[in-house]
Amino acid sequence: MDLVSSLNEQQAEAVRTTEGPLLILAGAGSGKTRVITVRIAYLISERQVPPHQILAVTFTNKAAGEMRNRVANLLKGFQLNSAPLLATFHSLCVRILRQDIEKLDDGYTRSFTIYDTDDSQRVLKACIKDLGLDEKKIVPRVVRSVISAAKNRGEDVQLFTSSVEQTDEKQAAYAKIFRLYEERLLRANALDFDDLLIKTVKLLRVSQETRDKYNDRFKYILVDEYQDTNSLQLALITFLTEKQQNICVVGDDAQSIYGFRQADIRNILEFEQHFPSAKVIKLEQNYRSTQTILDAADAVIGNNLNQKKKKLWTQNPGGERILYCQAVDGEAEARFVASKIEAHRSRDASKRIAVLYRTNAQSRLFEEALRRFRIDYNIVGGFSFYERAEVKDVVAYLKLILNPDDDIALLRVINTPSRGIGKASIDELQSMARQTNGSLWSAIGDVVEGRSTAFAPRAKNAIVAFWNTIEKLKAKAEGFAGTDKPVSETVIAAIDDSGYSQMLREENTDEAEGRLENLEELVNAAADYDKDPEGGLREFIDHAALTSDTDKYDGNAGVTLMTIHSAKGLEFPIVFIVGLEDGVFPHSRSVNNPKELEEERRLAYVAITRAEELLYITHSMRRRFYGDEITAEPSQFLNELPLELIEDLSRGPSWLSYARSYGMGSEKRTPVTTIDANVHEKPRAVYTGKTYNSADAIAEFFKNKGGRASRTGETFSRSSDVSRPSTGYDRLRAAASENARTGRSDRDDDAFVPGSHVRHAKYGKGLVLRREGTGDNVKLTISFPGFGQKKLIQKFANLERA
DNA sequence: AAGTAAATTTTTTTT
DNA sequence: AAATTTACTT
Repeated sequence: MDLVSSLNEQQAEAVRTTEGPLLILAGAGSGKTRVITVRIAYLISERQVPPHQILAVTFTNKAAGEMRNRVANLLKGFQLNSAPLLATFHSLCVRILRQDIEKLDDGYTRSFTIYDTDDSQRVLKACIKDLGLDEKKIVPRVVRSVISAAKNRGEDVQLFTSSVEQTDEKQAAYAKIFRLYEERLLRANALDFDDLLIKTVKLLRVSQETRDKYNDRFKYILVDEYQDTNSLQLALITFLTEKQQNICVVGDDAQSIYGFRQADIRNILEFEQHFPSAKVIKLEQNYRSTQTILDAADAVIGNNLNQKKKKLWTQNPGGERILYCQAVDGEAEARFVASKIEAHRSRDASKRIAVLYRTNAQSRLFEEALRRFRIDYNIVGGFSFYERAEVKDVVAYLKLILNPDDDIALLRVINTPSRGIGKASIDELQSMARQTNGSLWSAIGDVVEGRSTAFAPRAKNAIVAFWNTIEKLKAKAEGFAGTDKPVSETVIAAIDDSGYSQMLREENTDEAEGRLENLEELVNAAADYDKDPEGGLREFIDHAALTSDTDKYDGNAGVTLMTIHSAKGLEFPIVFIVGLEDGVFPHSRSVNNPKELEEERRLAYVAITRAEELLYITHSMRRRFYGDEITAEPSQFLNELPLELIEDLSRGPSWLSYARSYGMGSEKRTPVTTIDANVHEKPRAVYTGKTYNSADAIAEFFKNKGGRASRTGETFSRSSDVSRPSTGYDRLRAAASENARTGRSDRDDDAFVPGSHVRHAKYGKGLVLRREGTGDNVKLTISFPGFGQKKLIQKFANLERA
């Protein structure tokens, strides 16, 4: 078998370069996964590397599973006596910690519990309450993200506390909560997601013995999606590869979309500094998409200032134009998408289709429309199976079997199903636990053994009954060990003996019926661990904690709905990118931060490059938001697409027809200078997507206006001849805003108050959103259709009422 | 203590 | 608009 013969020159080189540090810069669709899997197979079959010495790290279980399958396929017919380890960062850490965490000697034991985001947040909520802080001002969710960010920067409590501005009341409170949170986690023998990495890195740092052990175990290490690694992950890799330096990382800086999780794009940009003597191989031939799709992706990403230059090319045909639709509202957008999907499916049902959106909340409308069209779909994300209340409840019983000190698990189920232990009893137990600095379970033990007089007979009986339930469950689980169904029988016992199934049956509703079915699913999932010699109850629970919803993506599904983040690494013949609206995509929380806006743009790049043959983009003019309907403006990313690549399927006039008559029309009369002509070879309309949203930039622009025309000034100074858009789009917009707008226009020409409509020489008509400052310093935030939000100084902006 | 009504919050993105 | 949390009632 010749593994490398099917690869192009660069790919083959990447496979053959097995020794020393190697960075593979792999553009979208350049056969990255193929290179990784062939490389693993090559190491085993050509270089006689024992499989267990190979470690490949990914971010999702799904990616790991996919690689496992492909490697198995490549090595079919080989007799192997071990397997390469294909793991996520988190599952790798759990593996290491389950063996060696006690070497840290910091109180944690090998039977530690994993707390997911929800569990962490519950702990934090309790911490905030117990510290007597105002829950209105200190939001658990925010505290969690602050602490998580600190942890991912590599800061512990001490470091965080000293780095915090002590005079800042909130920051000081966060530090206090952080400290208490860590204490509570330790007492419960629990680690949160971030701790899994932190503890592993710490272990490798302090224990030469452990470091040697894993260096000797893993002689060849591969890391996928390297652009998404953070400093902790870099530290982990650095320690693991200390001896051999056989580290191969694969990534694409243009697809870095996890900055919010502290992913540091510098890891990939500075790989050669971190690993001297590193070799770099670029994969630039795209095998996935049509030229049209690549041109569109390239044009959008070209607006980012921070990027490594690379030129993706393809031998694929040009393909069809990008299909575009502007809908009147979210429902119409979903209807358009569903009807197009229906048409495609009836023509050729083998073509997989994806609907990609920025936020999970957008899925609902598309689900409803697809159901109405009777189209089967698969949805990824949102509410994960393991996040369902009934599943988490039963898993909590299982967690208590292995670690009764897990307070969060205990609180979850102490009165579910209700067994007469109410708020008052729980409060009492918690104060007992606080006094002895023990867990709730130890407090319950005190009650059972009569060391507490705080409870009335009825309450005491209820607590004893709960204690009995858990103790019996523990005994039963031990009894199942050694049988042929240790895990699934234990799960069944947890469901039945806890009274949970009885509770659901008595409810006698369709909803309860569905919950029972979910629990049956849980038993099925557990059964997989019965067969596996390496799988026990512990592994099953870990799996439940570390399995994201992205992992259950069904690669064979005809229609899949998911966020763009979840879609990374996937490809589809037909892709719909929906909700291309200002504030939705790019997200409103990112528009005012240039760094985050660039990340949004990379997200757009990822979305576009998922498409193989056909790409649809849609947006709607109105959208429901927190219950009320608002006017939605076209995304600035639309302006960054080459208009000639787009075909308009909108009913009636649209942003595109508006943009065309405006941009193309003026182009005929005067050649248009593009702002970043070096990036785009083709002449483009004045819609360069360049934003002038800082006060300085605006002032600069208007200064240029009167004098010598600079390149940017030139683009702008021509705008007077297009200041009266008379297209249908304008009328359409006017009609729409008539109904939609909540503000009022002012009778005074000078008062551009929020809600009023204005006209700007360059941007045309817009809606005033915010007004700040007084006198000459009045700044207005205005949303312009097709340009997004702009912050303008009223004095310079030369606005008219519209 | 449990069920219901009222009030409040929620929309980034994920291991 | 929907979901979650809190606050009243029995």
